Amino acid sequence: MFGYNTISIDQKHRVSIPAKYRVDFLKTNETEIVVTKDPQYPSLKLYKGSEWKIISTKLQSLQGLDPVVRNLQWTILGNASVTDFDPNGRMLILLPQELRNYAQLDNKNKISFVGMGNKFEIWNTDNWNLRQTGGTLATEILDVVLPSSIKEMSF
Amino acid sequence: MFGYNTISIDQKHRVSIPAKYRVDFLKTNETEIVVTKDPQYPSLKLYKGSEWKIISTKLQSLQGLDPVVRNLQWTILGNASVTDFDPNGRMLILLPQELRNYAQLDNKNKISFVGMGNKFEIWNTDNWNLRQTGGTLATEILDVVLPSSIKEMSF
DNA sequence: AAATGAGTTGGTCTGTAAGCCGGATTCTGT
DNA sequence: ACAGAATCCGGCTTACAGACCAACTCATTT
Repeated sequence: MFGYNTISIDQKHRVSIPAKYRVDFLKTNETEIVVTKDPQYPSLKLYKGSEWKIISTKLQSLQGLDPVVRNLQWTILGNASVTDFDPNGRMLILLPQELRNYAQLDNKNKISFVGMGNKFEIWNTDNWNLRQTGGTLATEILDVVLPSSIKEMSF
Repeated sequence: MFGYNTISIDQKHRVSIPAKYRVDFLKTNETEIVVTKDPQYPSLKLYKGSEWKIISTKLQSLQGLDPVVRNLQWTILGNASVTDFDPNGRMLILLPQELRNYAQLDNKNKISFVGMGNKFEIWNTDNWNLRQTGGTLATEILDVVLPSSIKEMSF
């Protein structure tokens, strides 16, 4: 599913996934959704359960003594938050503190939800233009240092 | 199981494993958990009993003439602390002094618990934040010195 | 304008983390 | 060797976060 939406976080830090995406999830018999950090930008990534299985398995299989690899594993695996779908169709997910910090979502009540096919992103609306301009310094460094085995992977 | 949690150590140096991870352990019929030093960073690693069997076997099989290898064996095997699960479901593990020292957990009451799938890590929260923002020189050096037979192993 | 469906908020309730307390065991000093 | 002290360990209790349930409001469509 594609598209840009503005959705809201309530005081309990809950976010409800827009209905049109939900339909897409149900079509493919997904039962869970996973939220984690985007390693490149101050934003969050949402994966369908099935997508997540692939990605996390790949990442775990990478050998862990390389500091760059470990860093990636920490960021992506170490911050993942798995949520099952609401039985009555609704889809409310709770964003953990650490993730809210990372994506700078605190003290906000409106955030950006971006559909990218299999993957979805959650942004602080103010940061969204980072995507356009090229991101943080960390991104550039990461890009240079990253082993090609990882560069080829899709997050 | 994945995710980042802040948990507390009590005055008796006990740590209780968050429930969602516990569930995961029970699902795979694990009966014990092993805590040991992380050879690279001032932090601790938790393994499921089954995972630990594999890792320790691998490590023992390495020939001990290389001083780097012996060092690794000492750090990982020599400090392992095995704990059985609480029969009534609770999962309180006691962190031995040596391990607390190593991970710089004394005089702290909050620590970081990081789930990485099969493995789990325990960090002094202050150090964890450092890891996120950058690396230490020691890590890079370790990476150069390490024989490739070890680099290929995953801890 | 009414009805249906989606988004949002609020309340309740359960499971759990963490503190507390008391008994046991080890350690120390005389 | 014995008594007192200090540390260790298990059970119990409680405050609170998160899951669940439900209602209300807003929007959209016919």
